Amino acid sequence: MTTPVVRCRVAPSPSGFLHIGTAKAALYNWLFARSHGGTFILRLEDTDAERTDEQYVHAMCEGFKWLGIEWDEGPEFGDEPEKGEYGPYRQSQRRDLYSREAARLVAEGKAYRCYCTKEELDAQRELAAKEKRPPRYSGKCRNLTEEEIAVKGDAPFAIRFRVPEGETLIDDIIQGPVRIKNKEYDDFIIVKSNGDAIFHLAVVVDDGLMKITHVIRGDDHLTNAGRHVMLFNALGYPLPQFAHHPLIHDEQGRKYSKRLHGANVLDWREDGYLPETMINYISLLGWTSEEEGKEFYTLEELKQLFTLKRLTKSPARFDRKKLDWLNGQHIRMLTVEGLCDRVLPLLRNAGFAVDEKPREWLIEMAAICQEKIPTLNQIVPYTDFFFVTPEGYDEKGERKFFRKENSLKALETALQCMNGLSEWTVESLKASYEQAAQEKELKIGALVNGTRLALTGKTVGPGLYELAKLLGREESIGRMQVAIEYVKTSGEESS
RNA sequence: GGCUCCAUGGUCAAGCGGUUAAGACACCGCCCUUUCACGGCGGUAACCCGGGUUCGAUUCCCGGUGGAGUCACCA
Repeated sequence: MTTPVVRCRVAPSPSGFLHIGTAKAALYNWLFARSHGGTFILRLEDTDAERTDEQYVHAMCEGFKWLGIEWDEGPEFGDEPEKGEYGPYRQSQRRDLYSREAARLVAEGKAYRCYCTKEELDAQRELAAKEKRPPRYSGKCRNLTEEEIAVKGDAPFAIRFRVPEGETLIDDIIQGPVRIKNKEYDDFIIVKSNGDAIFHLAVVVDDGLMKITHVIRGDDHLTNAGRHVMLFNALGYPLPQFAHHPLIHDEQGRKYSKRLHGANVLDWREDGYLPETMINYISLLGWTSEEEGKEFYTLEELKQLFTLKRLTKSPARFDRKKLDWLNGQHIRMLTVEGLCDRVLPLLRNAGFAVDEKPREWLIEMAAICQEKIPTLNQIVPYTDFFFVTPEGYDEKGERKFFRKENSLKALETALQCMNGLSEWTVESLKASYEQAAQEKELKIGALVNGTRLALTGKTVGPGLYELAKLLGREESIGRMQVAIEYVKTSGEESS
């Protein structure tokens, strides 16, 4: 007895971008392959030429690349050549295979030519809808004789699969056995009149020929699976194992619409989330490990632990709050250098002159924000004051720290502290502030928060001593003086 | 509408005939603290309904309800 090698695949149609749901399917396949020493294949389902575009192909692969999902076999992408022995990996390049297999089915009487026109069919469907009957193919061309076909001459025809009598069993790893009466299926078209294969034929031929052992995909394909099972049997291919996982729902509980922000996985990159967060979070949307209570997973852990047995049957809503939390966890796992590298482009983008700062300084800056920010993008409001002199002060902060009885005293005390320092360090600042607070009978908070407002214009941010240290002595003192002047003058006006 | 799938707190979820029904996020307190955040401690909050089966059902079966998916010469 030999254990068959695991071969699984993700087969997106490149019609836009990498959808979060496609990413989930890809991730599960990939993790499954990795945890079983199997092969993960990327196949592009671009049979419908009208709906594909090279830009879309690129955008989609970009999504995979960002997530770090790498395929063992797949089409050419960017500077990567096509990989694998079972190519080509684009359906548009496999037309001959489909025609050949379709012809075989026709020859064996398992499929037949249908001369009905699209218009005819549409009319029938409309009529059915009007009469509230389920829309079904009439079966008009099912039993055409040789003579009748001969009469048609070279009229265009589609090819329909002759659905057998009975019932089809989909023995699904996740859903369990699912039985569907064959009556529910029309004699569906497998080749269009223009000669192109329809999705159902293409997937089955590809899965068969590529020796796919496990078909893991969203359960929006569950009913399609019945058609596929029939096709596998008709073509004489061994049946793969099916695993239909639930879809990702939006926060309202619906299938995550393409139009929603976040449907594109790259939206999350845009919003400051780490790819490792997305991998972790998406994996959790329908899977749990044996180890109870653990939610934080690295990719390596997932590759080890992932099993189809632990997949959930019910759909999961996408929860932004939890994603934020998880992203914070992953940000904290980064090395400070790593965080710095990831954050630099964002700051540059915001127009800050980061390249004028020494690397060590930038790393320190990243370090004092690491525990604060839930998303990478938050680095901007947390550090903007380093690069831009604050214009004005937070309104609430002003009332709390500039307009109280002791405010001016606190600011002046803080300035004295700064002036009195022989060295400009976190420790010296801290010591000096603490001592002054005691001597002047000021709350340390008043001292610190007033200073924060003066230096940053805000009430929230990194630790004050750390931030002041990085801002530098001269700049800090300058900003204190400006603030003191501001409090004095505007205070006079208002009273 | 037909068919199919699903159903434990607001959300994600353990559970697999007998449990005080885990845990995480969110929320609310408290602690820590220079703010925010992190961290720590504690709290509110759930088995959709009705029938069976059983000594006993969140758990098994049936029905209902609710939600979702799918019904193309799209994939």
